[in-house]
Amino acid sequence: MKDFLASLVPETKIFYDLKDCYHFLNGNWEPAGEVFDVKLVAWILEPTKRSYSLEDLAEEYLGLRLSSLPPGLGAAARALALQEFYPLFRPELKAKALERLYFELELPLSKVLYRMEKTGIKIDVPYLRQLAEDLKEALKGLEAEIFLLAGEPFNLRSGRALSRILFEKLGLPRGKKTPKGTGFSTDVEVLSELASLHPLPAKVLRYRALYKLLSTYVEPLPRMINPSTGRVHTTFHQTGTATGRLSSSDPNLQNIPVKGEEGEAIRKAFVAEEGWLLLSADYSQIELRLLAHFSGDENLKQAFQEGRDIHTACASEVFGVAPLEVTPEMRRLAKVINFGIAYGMSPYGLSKELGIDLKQAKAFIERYFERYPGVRRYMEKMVAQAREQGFVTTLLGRRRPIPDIHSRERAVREFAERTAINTPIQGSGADIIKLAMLRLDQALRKQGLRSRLLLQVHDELLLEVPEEELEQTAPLVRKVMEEVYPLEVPLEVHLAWGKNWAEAKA
DNA sequence: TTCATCTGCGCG
DNA sequence: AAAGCGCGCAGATGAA
Ligand SMILES: Nc1ccn([C@H]2C[C@H](O)[C@@H](COP(=O)(O)OP(=O)(O)OP(=O)(O)O)O2)c(=O)n1
Ligand SMILES: [Mg+2]
Ligand SMILES: [Mg+2]
Repeated sequence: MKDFLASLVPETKIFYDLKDCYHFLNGNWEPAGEVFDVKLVAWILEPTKRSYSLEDLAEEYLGLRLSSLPPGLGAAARALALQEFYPLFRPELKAKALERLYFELELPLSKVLYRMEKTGIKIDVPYLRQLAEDLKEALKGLEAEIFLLAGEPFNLRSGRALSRILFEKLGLPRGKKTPKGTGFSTDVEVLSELASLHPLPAKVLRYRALYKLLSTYVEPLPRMINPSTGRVHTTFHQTGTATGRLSSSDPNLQNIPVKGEEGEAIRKAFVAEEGWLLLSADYSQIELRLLAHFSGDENLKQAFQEGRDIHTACASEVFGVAPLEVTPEMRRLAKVINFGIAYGMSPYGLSKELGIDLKQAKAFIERYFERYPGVRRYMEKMVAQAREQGFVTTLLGRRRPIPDIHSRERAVREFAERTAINTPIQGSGADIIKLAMLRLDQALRKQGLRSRLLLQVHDELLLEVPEEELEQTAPLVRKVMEEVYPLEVPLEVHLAWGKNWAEAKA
């Protein structure tokens, strides 16, 4: 602490979590001069830490135990400690060439995220209450059927209790162990296998799916409404991931169901204000385009220059139907295959995913790499880069350390290799949409529009738009997102709108 | 009650 | 032995 005064740079304001500060001060305040957000910078410098709490950062970087100070000194000590990070972090930002990422992207983005959180999104509560009743009704019926098939009632949300019924009472074959090896797994993969031997597993799967929707979405969402705004306000975490993506919590609005009728039913509960519309803008095949850009694969590049849809083509091939006959479920599986193979899925994993044998899966993967030879070269290049430099980087220079790339434990090392392959792509996707959010925020303001950003779902932006602004906002959103950072291949955005999030998807 | 860990599963 | 990556949440379980 002795050179505390020397470290105080007059033109620089030092904060810990500026987005939170905006909330405290209600947004009508703007710091002047150079702004240094210790939490945000710590994450940019090293995005793989467990915690970015001031306590943990102070202990690691300053050797200070803030928590063991006498009570009452806490706030003052925190404020003083904060200053100490500047002389440590500021040079490192420059040394790692992360100044522009911080000053021109992440820092201004924090204000945009603040506004999105403050705005919130409207929920149709009576609709959800009805949906809850319907789900409970269906669950009750399923529960009765399950107990009848089991010959006794049991806690069917307990894996252990379910194990006893399936593997001991009914004598069905045990499959794999649970990840920590403490018991036998009853996950969807195992139960699907068992479904051909006994009617019970399928009922349990159906029960689990409906219970998940009820307990995770339909019941909690109305309780999360802020009474003073009548809307749900998520928190976007800007320092929450190792790749550069955002995360969302309390509630998480980045994992709202989308599959099947039930998913659609839940999305109908996210509605626009009267006189407004929800406008969704989702990048088309975003990470495949980034893969084309980074790998330079001629086939992949040409496909995108010709406006083709790789997911649909893959689905058409796998299911042996014409592209026009590809359903949303088929295309969804194709995504898993396309990204799975690109990110290191083994023949074993692919065989499980497609329900084919190992040999066929192996052949499928070989065909994939024959078709897109640049993809394999990209994978090898990222692994080599991680080995040589100890980290990998994204489009805008964001970097993730990959220390385990040198592990002598094969499983650990191979996990690190797949991480090295995935992070530049996933992280660049994050770079692109974050930049688009900034530009869009500016553009909406400049054009004097009331249209506003509500949510970011990794490669999708959800806006709320006054009906009369749709004509102007929709093309603006498309232009900003598609042109935000030109690549070797064009970026395309799928736009959809409606009174609710289900309509704004079609 | 609260907390951590495990399992499972929703989304991108 | 393990065999796409990235998240957050709910319930069960066991301990404080
Ligand atoms: N199983 C999945 C699904 C998605 N993603 C990543 C890669 C996708 O590019 C990105 C965005 O997901 P989308 O569902 O929007 O998929 P795409 O953008 O690829 O396709 P679409 O044209 O349907 O938007 O998330 C992934 O890694 N694994
Ligand atoms: Mg997309
Ligand atoms: Mg998407």
